[in-house]
Amino acid sequence: MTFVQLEYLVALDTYRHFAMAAENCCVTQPTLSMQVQKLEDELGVKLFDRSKQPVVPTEIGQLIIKQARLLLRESAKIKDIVDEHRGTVAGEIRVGIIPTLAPYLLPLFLDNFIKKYPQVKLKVIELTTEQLISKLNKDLLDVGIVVTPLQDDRITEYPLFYEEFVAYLSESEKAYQKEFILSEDIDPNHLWLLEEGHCIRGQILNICELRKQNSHMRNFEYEAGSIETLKRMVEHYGGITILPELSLRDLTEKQRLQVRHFHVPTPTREVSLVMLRHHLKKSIIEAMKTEILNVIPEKMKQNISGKVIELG
Amino acid sequence: MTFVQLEYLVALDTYRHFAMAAENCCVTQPTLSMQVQKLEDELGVKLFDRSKQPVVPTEIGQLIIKQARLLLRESAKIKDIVDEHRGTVAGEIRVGIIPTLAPYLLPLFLDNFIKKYPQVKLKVIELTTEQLISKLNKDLLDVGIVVTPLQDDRITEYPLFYEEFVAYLSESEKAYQKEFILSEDIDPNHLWLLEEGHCIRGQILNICELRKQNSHMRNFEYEAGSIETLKRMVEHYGGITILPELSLRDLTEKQRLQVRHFHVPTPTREVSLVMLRHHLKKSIIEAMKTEILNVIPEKMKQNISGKVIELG
DNA sequence: ATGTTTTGATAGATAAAACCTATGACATTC
DNA sequence: GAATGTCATAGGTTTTATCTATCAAAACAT
Repeated sequence: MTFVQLEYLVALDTYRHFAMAAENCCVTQPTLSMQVQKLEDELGVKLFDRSKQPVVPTEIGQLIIKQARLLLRESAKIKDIVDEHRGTVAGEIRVGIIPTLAPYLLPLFLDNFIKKYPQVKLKVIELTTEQLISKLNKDLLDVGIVVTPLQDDRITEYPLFYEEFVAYLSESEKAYQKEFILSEDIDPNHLWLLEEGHCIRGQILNICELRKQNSHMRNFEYEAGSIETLKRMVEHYGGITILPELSLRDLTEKQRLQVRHFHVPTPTREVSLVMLRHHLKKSIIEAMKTEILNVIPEKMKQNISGKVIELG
Repeated sequence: MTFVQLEYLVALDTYRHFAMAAENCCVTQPTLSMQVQKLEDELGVKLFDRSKQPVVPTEIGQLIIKQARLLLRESAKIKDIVDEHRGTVAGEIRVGIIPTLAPYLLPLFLDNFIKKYPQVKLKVIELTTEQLISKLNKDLLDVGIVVTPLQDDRITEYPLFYEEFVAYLSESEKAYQKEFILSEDIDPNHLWLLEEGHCIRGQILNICELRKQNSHMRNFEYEAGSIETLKRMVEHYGGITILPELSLRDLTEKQRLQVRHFHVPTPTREVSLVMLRHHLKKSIIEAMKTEILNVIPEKMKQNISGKVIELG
C-alpha cells in the first residue's frame, strides 16, 4: 500500500470515473487502473463495482476509502508540522465563515492576505456555526470565523472584535423619529428576520426579548436568506430589521438615513477565530488574525459600551 | 513520502542506530540511510542528529516521528477493516490486563486461543487500570481486561464474569474459627494490602469500610506487589488478606484450609472486556470473549448472591 | 439492428526508484 | 596508531510505476 494508491483511490471515489480521476491525479487512466487493482489485490477485496456506470465503491470499499481520506489528511499534517516549526506562513488552510460575516469581513482583508502570503493556499467556505463546528471537529476545517462564545471545550476561541447590532428601518416606522433606539422601540410584527440556522437570528430574538414567546404566537412569514435580502425587504416593503455593523460600510447616503444605532449599552456580538485545541498551522492562523485586526477599526477591538448578546 | 520511509524513520527512532534499525526492517544499512535522507530532503529538515552517539531525533524530528507512528497505526487499520468485514479472526491484537487477573486468567484461555486462531498475533501487556485506559484511549491498545464499572463514556464494557473476594488467613486469626466471615471479622491491623495503583486495593478498603479513616491513622507498612506475595506474607508472618476467587485454583490442600468465604451477599468484582466505543477487530475480540467464557464456570457468569464492590 | 462512442482492462516499452554490495570518511577506543 | 564502530557515498541491479497503444465490453445513437 502506498500513499499514491490511496490518492488514486480517493480520486476515483470522488470522480467515480477512471479517466477523470486519472486526469485529476496527473497520470494516465491505465496507471490509475493498475494501482487501484494492485491495492485490491493486496487487500484481497474488490473496492469498486465497475459493472455499474458510474463506478461505485463496494460496501467495504466505502470503509476503506474513508480510512484512506483520514490517512491522506494525517499525512498532509507532516508538512504542516514542518511549516509550523519553521514559522513559515505556508501551506493550505481551510477557513469556515458564517454567512452574516462573510460578505463584509472577507473583502476587507482577503486581498491583502493572499498578496502578502502567496505561499498559502486559502480555501474559504461559508457555513452556519453548527456546520462549521462539526467540520472543525472532524478535521475538515482548520479555522472558523464565527460569533462566540460557543461553550465547546474542544475548541479554542481567539476573540477578534466586537460588532454592534444596528437597526435599519423605513421612514414609516415610529422609531425612525428617534436618534437612538431601544429594543422596546422595535415592533416584533414589523421585524424582518433571517431564516433558522443563522446565529444572528437567535441573538436578535434575544435583543427583542422574544425568546419566551411561543413561536407560533408570532407570524414570521418572511424569512430572508441573507443580510442583503433583509435590507431590500425594509426598502421595498417597510418595517425594520437588525444588521451587523460591518454591513453598513457600503450603504448609500440615502440608505444611511435609515440606520439607527442602539442606546448604550449597545447590543453587540463577539467575533472570534476558532480552532481545535491542538491545532497545527498556528503561524498561518496567527498571520490571518493579524491581517484581520489590521483592517478592523480600533474602537471595535474592545467592547467598551456594548453588551454582548447571548447566542441561541 | 512513502510508508516505507515512515517505517524506517520509526525504526530508527526506536533503535537509535542505523544498522540495527535496518536489520529490523529487513534491509541493509545504506538503504535505510538513503530513505531517511530522502525524507529529510523532501521535508527540508534534518530529522536526526547523527553527530551524537547514539543518534537522536531533532526537536522537529520528534514531532514528525510521532505523526509517523500515528500514520502507521492508522494504515494498519486498513487491513483490520478488511478482516473485520470478512469476519476473519486474523491480525494483531494488543491486550492489556491488570496484574491481579493476569496470572490466573491468562493461563486458562490463552493456550486454547492461540491454537484455535493461529492467524492472530497476540500481544499481552500487564498494566494497572489507569495505565490501561490511558493506552486504550491513545489507540496503543485494542482491548483491556479490567475490573468494572469504569464510568468512562469513551469506553464500552462487556462484562465477562463476577469474581468473589475471599479471605486468606493464618490459624492465629480469630476469624479462622468461623466457617463464613463478615467484613467486621477482619482486623485492619492484621490486613495485608497490595501497593497503591491496584484497583483491588481500593475495593478491599471498601469491603472493610476503611475508606473514611485517615490513612495515617493506620500503618500499612508492608504493601505487596502481587497477590502471590500477599499469600506468602500471611503464610510467613500471619495475619489476613483478601484474594480474588481465581487465585485459589492452584492452592495446595494445606493452603485451602486457610481460605474463608464471605457470608452472602458475597463481596464480588465485575471483570469485563473493555474497548473504545468505535473499535475495529470486533471479530477477534468476540472470539476472545467466547474463549474466556468457555473456561469460566457457569456460576461465575452471573452475579447471583454477590455484592459488586465499588472501585477506588 | 448496427455503427459509434464511452469506459475500463491489458500488453509491452521506458523511466524512475528502491535496494544491494563494496567502500570511504570520521570518530572513538584500546 | 591500529582497530573498531558508525554512517555516508558510489555504482550496478532489480523492482516498480508510468507511459503509449490497443483491446473488449457496454452504452448510446442512428
